[in-house]
Amino acid sequence: MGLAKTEIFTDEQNAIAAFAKAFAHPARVSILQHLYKINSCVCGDLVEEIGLAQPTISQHLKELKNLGLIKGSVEGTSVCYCIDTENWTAMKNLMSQFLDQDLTNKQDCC
Amino acid sequence: MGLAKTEIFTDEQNAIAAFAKAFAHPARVSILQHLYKINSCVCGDLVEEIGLAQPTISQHLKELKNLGLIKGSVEGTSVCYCIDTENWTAMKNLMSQFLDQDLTNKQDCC
DNA sequence: TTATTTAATCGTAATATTGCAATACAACAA
DNA sequence: TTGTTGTATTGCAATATTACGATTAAATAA
Repeated sequence: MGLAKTEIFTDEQNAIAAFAKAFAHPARVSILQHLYKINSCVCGDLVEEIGLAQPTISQHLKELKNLGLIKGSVEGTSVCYCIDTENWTAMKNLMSQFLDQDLTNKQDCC
Repeated sequence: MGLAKTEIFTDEQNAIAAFAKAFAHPARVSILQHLYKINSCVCGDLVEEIGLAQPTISQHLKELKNLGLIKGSVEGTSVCYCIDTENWTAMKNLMSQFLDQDLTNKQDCC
């Protein structure tokens, strides 16, 4: 069908999946890494930096903004984007909880 | 087009995206959480546990196995699955590196 | 051998994602 | 006003994903 049956899963499971989906495309990974590296707003140069067409980048930015991972503000003719640190930290805590499930007393049995 | 332009991104960016894609569906998150909780092989009861049809679960398991995050071994008529701890740790390190980019001297500027 | 049980695979329908050309919009400059 | 610049939106084509019924395959039981 193409549509996930979100109603049979917990809010946490759906939230983890939603954040993971944000990272499930290398262009969005690249955008986020660039925003980190620059450590400030990025105005416009993402298109040249990434190498995809402007509408494509704009679409990826929109998805990241809808999830709250980045913020954008208009600066004259251009728009500046940066990481939303508060939401990023919240996302990171959720993902870490999932990734760091205790492995100490776990052993492969297959 | 529906196909990601993986060739313009680094191996690391593509790897992060590939692992993230594994977590980008709540059913796979649920499967992995269950494998963790049980802390041993799981033979068969995933279908009742999750609430999706058997072919659907089988498909999700296949994706996780292809990525190396879980292992499966035949036990009589059934198949047992568990986390591949070695690969999981490697994946976790890669994802952590991405998620934990330094936020200390970063401040929202938008 | 013929069931039975369990999981994988096939085939297909519905929906989602990716990418971009064309266009629209918004802010500023002349 | 009319450009110009930078970004968002629209529309669409190509591909991917999700889900499951039907079937197949493999191991065991009778």
